[in-house]
Amino acid sequence: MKDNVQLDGFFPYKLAIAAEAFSRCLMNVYGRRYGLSREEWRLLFLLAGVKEMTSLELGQRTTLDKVQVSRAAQRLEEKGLISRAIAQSDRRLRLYACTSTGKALFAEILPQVETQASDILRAMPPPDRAALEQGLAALLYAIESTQPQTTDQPLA
Amino acid sequence: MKDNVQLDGFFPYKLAIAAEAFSRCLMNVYGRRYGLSREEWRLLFLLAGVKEMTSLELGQRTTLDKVQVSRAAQRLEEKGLISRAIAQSDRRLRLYACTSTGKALFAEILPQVETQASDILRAMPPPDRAALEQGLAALLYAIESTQPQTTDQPLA
DNA sequence: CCAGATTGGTTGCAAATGCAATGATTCTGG
DNA sequence: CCAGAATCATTGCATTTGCAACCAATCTGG
Repeated sequence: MKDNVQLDGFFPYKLAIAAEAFSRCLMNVYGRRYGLSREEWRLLFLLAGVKEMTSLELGQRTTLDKVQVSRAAQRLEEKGLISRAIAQSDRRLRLYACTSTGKALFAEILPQVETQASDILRAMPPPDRAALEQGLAALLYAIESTQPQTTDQPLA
Repeated sequence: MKDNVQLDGFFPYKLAIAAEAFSRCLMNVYGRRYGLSREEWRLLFLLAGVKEMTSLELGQRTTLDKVQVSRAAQRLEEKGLISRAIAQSDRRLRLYACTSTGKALFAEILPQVETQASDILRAMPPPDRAALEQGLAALLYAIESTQPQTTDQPLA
């Protein structure tokens, strides 16, 4: 019998596990405590720091396809956190902007998320942390250059 | 206004993006071509290399909660890839095992997944790859030691 | 030995998701 | 300038998911 390629040591598995676990920790703050989904949080994150952003750009920068963007934005709008308008330059596109309510909420949540994240990262020896940053950047680049990159399903 | 913590540079974001993109590439082979979900694939992966495994251990090693394990196992059983039995030692537990059909399918899929994965990894400079391995291991350890670890939602 | 607490698995239901189809707007070639 | 192709967003529908309730088996203290 072919030797058991231990799942524990299988790279893709470790990556997925780490990312899921990390994500879950963060979701505990913006999700469990503020009722935002991961997609909503990402959109809010992007929109909070800018006056406005087009739906297309939004999708490209979140690895979310257009349906996900559309629906997450719809929910954020219902909650009064962002506004949605038709872009005058190209009326197929939507122009999203963070409302003051949204910015306020974001300003309230972000520090807590950062705290949670750095609680974990500070538990790592600095060299390991640097290695992770470096390796992650290289991985992102490798995926980008290796994979065909379909029109939807953007990468980053 | 507080400086815009660029999402692109935000560590949790990079981790999530990379993991999602990587996972999607792999899912293209076991998912799109063989109709397995991520959870089914993981269970099959674990079970293929061992005679049998209890539901509890299965859950602990997959970051899947009991509902996910139960449902994924149910689907795998319907497909004839694994068998499910009540554990005689503790009749609350289930004892899963990979059928020969399941092992054959796994043997067919695994090389393809490995190829896809190494296509990406080989595109990385070896030092970066090593850094990623190292950083990832440290991250997993940091999460494990930092986070409370609820009874369900196991980590690894 | 028994009643209540615990642990593990499944199920029901509401919400979320993926995918294909649709509608609206813009672009292209002739 | 116009007809067909292309691009975006949205919607409908079937499937999946998450959460809580539930059932079954085991454990605990008295």
